[in-house]
Amino acid sequence: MDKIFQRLNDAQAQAVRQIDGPVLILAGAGSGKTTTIVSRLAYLIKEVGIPPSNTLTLTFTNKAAKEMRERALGMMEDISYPPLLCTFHKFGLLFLKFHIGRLGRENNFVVIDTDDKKKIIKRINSEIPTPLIASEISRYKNSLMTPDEAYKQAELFNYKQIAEIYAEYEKYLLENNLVDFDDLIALTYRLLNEHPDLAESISQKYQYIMIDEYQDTNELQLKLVQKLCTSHKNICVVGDDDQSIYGWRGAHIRNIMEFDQDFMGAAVVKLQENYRSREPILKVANALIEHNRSRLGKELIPTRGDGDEVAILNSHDESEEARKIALKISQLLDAGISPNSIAILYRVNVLSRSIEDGLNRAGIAYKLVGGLRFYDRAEVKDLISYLRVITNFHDDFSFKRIVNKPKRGLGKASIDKIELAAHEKRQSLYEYLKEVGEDELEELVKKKNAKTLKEFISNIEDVSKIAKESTYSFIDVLEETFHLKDIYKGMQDEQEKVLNMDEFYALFRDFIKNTPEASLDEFLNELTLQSEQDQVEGESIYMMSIHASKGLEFDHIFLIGLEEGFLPLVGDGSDLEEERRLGYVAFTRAKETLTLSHAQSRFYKGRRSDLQKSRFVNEAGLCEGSLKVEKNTAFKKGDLVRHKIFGAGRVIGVGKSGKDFKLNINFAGIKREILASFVEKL
DNA sequence: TGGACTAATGTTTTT
DNA sequence: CATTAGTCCA
Repeated sequence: MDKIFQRLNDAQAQAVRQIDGPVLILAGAGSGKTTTIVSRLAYLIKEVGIPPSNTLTLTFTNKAAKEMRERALGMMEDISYPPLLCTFHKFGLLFLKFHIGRLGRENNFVVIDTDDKKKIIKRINSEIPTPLIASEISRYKNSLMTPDEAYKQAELFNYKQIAEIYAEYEKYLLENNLVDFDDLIALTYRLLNEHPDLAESISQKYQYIMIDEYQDTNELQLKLVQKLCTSHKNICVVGDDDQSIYGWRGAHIRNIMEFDQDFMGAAVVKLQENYRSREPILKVANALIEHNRSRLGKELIPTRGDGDEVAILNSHDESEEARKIALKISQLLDAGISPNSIAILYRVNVLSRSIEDGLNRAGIAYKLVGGLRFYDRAEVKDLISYLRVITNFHDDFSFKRIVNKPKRGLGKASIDKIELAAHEKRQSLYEYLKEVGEDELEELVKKKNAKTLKEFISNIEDVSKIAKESTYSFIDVLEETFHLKDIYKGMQDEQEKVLNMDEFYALFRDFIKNTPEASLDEFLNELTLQSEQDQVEGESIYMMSIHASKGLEFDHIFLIGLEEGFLPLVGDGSDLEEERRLGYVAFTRAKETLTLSHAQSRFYKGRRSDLQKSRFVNEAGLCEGSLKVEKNTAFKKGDLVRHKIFGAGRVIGVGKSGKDFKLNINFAGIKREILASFVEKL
């Protein structure tokens, strides 16, 4: 008991003890959110005696789930089986594996990723831009709209067309037994909604539910959560309205704002004590976020004591900015500070370029976070496509991706012909090619290509047999049979690609070793849900977007591009309050020092434009005057100062006016009262 | 089939 | 500027 509570402050302890009924834990940045969730879980299981299998904890990212799982298990070594702690999507996957039968579908479905989705759409439609359709379909699914309903409510012709594409897309998924990311949630909800007995039993099973990062949930996720709470109201959500930065992709900040209306009688616990940042950083963060109107209202209370003032760098352009930052970082590194305690943040990824130049020139190693993800790399996707074809002969997309990799002289023309023929026979490409006679095939394509195709199919057949017998050695056979590493032969980044392929092979072996009974398609579904591997800890500083920095912390933060147009970023659909929250998230990543940088001009989108310092700098209480006042023992009687209009003068008295100092100044015999922020010291 | 050239177009990103 | 998607010809 003591073990759980000895590390918690009063608010955290209250949040842990409050187990019955709806609870909203408003956890400020750096307030020990994860500790609280994990402690609450340990309390439920070890003290209250709730069986682990009756709890459910949902997160958004695998990384968060993993961290929590590890910490939770660390707090309860002696339990028989672990509590379910996973992402929303993983939960959906598990649920569908058990219950998708009620929708008349087989449970050997395959989860497709965004890339596959786009390819399917592209095949159906050629006029409307694929990304638009993809996001519209996602929107429809998240508002539980069927293609028919989407068609009915569409007013513009374009949207009627999109609804039709949506219908065909759904048909395709059904025919091939595929499921996209949105389906994992939407179908789960549908099942629970259409089958009250299911909702009843699942909510009986999961008596105590916790949701992390609740400010990032969307409308559908709220509905799903409500279904999970059919027979009880033991729902505890944890989040921070001030850190809601995913509105643009459907996160519904109102879910956290109006939690008490969705779940009547909710208890609210605010975690406001901050264990991360020095006082000046929190002061600035608090001042900034206070300018938002729609917020529940909370403040970060410092516990780590005073520290360096927040610094501002003002540069002429981006190259000067880069030089200044490189210099500052060199100084930190020279002082023996560890590189990976330093991060440079920006709102827009392109801003990293100039900084990269500066760092390269200064010989500072850096790591760019959030580039292309491991599983999104072409070479890894190629391997995955091979595996997919091997497990699922119906997967035409993967088939087309690999049929000419390595190059076998099979171009679009030949494949198109085969596709047409296969379609007529209502067969997948693979099935068609397997069953078609060689003579018939030679009528379609060149003799040489026919031979190549037949050989390709028989190779897949062989490898597939081996996959069923011995998963472990199969990956070597795959490489030997198809010479996959040759795909990138002669390319300039061949080495890197081969390295990634080897890493993938290693990952595969690892998976098989850990779960020998797992099948290939289980491996693939797991992969689709997996995001970036944990970054390898290296000896370099980090650079990333503000979005990518959420949830992380660094001793020293450099936030660049604090200019109107960049932060706040303006564009259509931009939301000033969300931009401000982004500023707040960026500020609160810093533990020891925070440096804000703005430039008077930047080269962007092929042109140089003049820029104004971001309003957020002033809102954070960092107008130039206030900086002086802060540091200021500076203004005292007898100091020489200069005023923009009145010119030089001498201070003859110092008084206080609000946050600023009121100076009595003698300008060439004329005495005036001037606020300190309007003069500079000579 | 695939390399080379041209035109358009620019947030933030997880599953 | 830099990336990407689409088009054209050897």
